Amino acid sequence: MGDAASTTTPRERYRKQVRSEIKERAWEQIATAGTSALSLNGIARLMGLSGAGLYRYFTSRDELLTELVHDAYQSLVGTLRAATAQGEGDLVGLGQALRMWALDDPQRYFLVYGPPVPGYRSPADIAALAAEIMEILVDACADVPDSPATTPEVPLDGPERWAGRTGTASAQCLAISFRTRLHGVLSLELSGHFAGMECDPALLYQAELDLLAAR
Amino acid sequence: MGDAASTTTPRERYRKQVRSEIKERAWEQIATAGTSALSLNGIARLMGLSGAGLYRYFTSRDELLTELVHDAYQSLVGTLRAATAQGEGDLVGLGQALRMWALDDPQRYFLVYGPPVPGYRSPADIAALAAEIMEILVDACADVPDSPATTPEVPLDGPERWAGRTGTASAQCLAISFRTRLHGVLSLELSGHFAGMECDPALLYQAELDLLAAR
DNA sequence: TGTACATCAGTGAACGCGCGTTCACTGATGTAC
DNA sequence: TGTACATCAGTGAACGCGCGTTCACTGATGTAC
Repeated sequence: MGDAASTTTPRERYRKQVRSEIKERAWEQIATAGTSALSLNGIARLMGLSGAGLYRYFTSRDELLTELVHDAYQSLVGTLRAATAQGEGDLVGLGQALRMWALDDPQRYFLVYGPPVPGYRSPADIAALAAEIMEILVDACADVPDSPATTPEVPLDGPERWAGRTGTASAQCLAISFRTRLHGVLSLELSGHFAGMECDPALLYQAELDLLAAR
Repeated sequence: MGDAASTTTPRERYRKQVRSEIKERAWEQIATAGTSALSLNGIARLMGLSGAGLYRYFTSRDELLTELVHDAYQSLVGTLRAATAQGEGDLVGLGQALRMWALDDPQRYFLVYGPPVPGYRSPADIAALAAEIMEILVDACADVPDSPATTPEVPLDGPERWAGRTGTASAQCLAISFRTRLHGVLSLELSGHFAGMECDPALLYQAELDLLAAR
């Protein structure tokens, strides 16, 4: 009825909707009590369902977790792409987008860049998404002129260096420093390790970012 | 019998010994499956005791965890102090000691600098130990001449700046960068996020460290 | 339009498991006279 | 040195809880004729 060329049946639509509500509740659990608190029974309770009912939508807790990790990566890729599309694709713009994304949901950030979830082995396609993020960074780094050594120049070993990826060695080094330096500030901030100090992590983050962009 | 001035009774000695074995097993659990896998029943099983028996030594799981966190901090303080005592108390020496300490037991590192343990509130004396670590770093930073701006200069807010601590603002800034930059490399390394890349985290770590020490 | 059938969302009970914690107890170790 | 008593390490059973997961089922929604 007006929905031209819509091949999705009502049942399919309903399924997608419930699946996404399950994931929403899952993110709430993770945000509240960490990834180890992810529980199918808990989600079911939040949704007013019986625990067994969730197995119509996810075959196991592990499958749900896998999908959450996947979504987290895709969300970050999308965020960085959106920044690029809006002309904010330079290092500073990407750095700010990364910080916003991390503050928006700290546990989601840690799912991507934090300590490994115990007992969880991420599937192969996650590596591709991780590489995609790195590519975006390397591209942005290519536009930064390299001048004084304020950033590490580390010899990349391996035959084709970066597993055959694009970008000069210098751009790759800068991209890696981007990740490690900003992660250093960000993860300590998200973990509350700046609490006692008279140091504003936002300023420190921006300062590190400016140093990277000026190289 | 030869143990002059030993006021510890055999029972006290035995208690200390069992307590420390409990903690050893606890560290094994944490190293194997993360902090959330810490379990009194599990430890008892490893030691061939009944679960209830452990309550002679720790009144709750939380008390055990608190002590582990405390020990982790003290271990790091001790490591940095030992480096200083051996004439390795400059920034490079402290950085290398920190890395060794972290690689020696990654989960112990994350207990100190990682994401907060869900549902756990660290007691007050932990803040003092954290401050002690910072003091050691600031002291080492005082010996570094400040020259070109390869390191962030962030205005420290707060009345007496660093809550009345010693050290110039510049040294404090450098100490913070020490923590964040090295943590960036180290935590990503420990989490396995360098796995896919042709980049040796040890070299990157050393390069960052050299930049900090040369400032 | 109405009837017969297939699909499928969700239920409720059950399984085995491990957890933290309490409690009344046994038996060995240490102390006082 | 020997006996009477107190201390205390460790046991075993039990409590209530929540977890992931399976299974036979009910009842509503969709499809075919």
